Amino acid sequence: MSNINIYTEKLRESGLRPTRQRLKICEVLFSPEKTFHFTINDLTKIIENKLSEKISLATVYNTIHAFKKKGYLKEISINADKSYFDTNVTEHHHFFDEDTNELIDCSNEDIDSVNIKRNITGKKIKSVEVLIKVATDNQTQK
Amino acid sequence: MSNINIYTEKLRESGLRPTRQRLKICEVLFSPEKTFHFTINDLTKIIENKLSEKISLATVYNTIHAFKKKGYLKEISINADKSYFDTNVTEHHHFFDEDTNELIDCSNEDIDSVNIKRNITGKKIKSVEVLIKVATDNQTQK
DNA sequence: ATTTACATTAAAATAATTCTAAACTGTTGA
DNA sequence: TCAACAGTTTAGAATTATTTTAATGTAAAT
Repeated sequence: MSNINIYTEKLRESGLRPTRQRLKICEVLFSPEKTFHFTINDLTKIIENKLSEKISLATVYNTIHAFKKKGYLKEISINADKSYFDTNVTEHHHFFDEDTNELIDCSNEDIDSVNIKRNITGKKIKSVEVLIKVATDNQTQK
Repeated sequence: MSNINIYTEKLRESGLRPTRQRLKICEVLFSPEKTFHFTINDLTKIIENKLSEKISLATVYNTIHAFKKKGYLKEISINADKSYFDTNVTEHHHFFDEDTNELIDCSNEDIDSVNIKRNITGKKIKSVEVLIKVATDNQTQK
């Protein structure tokens, strides 16, 4: 895992100490080829299963929030009960499958850019995100 | 408050018993001219202040969820920490002011309809909602 | 009026997240 | 190299939001 050097560098650049725990979490989050979505719960389980080492829950929370603040992760709110994080930090839209609770990224080609004809005085648009909820035909809307 | 008869009727129609507590909550939520957004916390405070009667917190939760299930309220997720409910149950978009944590409804004229060029096999689109986060210019994005 | 099923309630339970304070560890610079 | 500092980790306690429980109350059906 020569990635460790890269992560060490990245963390240092952003003023975060490259600790053992943070490097492990980087491995889990940023080594996979594809970006993905996870909950803190998911992540904790992945860590418990894949790593020999145990990381305390408080540290997982701290780290995830530190990474979010630095812009390495994005938080996505779909429903009240679950908070998802996304390793894809570019501005993009989502499908949410209500049957499976699965979150699916939209590529830019999937949706035409949204045309907003109103603006809020004194405010600047920081982000525009579309959430498309889908379900099997017979399903009732949540 | 002749509205009470209307609420009584509506509740009965939807298979909900028109109890004293539910009617009070209806008054608070559905009498105002304009639709509005609230958190459970907000609502509890409004009830405590405006009503002579105290309604237990569990009942407020029960009632709000019952109303949501019946389609009289909509839940809106903006960020993990706060869960908002909306008395406007039509499909519509929102501005979210990151400075004030205020949620602002978009009318249909404010945004052109979103053009989705992809679909998920076997799934039907249940809703399409846009969330536009705004803040004062110098503000960093959340 | 009685019964029955649904509602309300306070209090306890649960779940998610944050705080605390002590122990630990990168990093800096002597 | 090593001491010292500041930032980090940790277990467990605390907090907050929400749900459950079980007893009591009440609307509606008989």
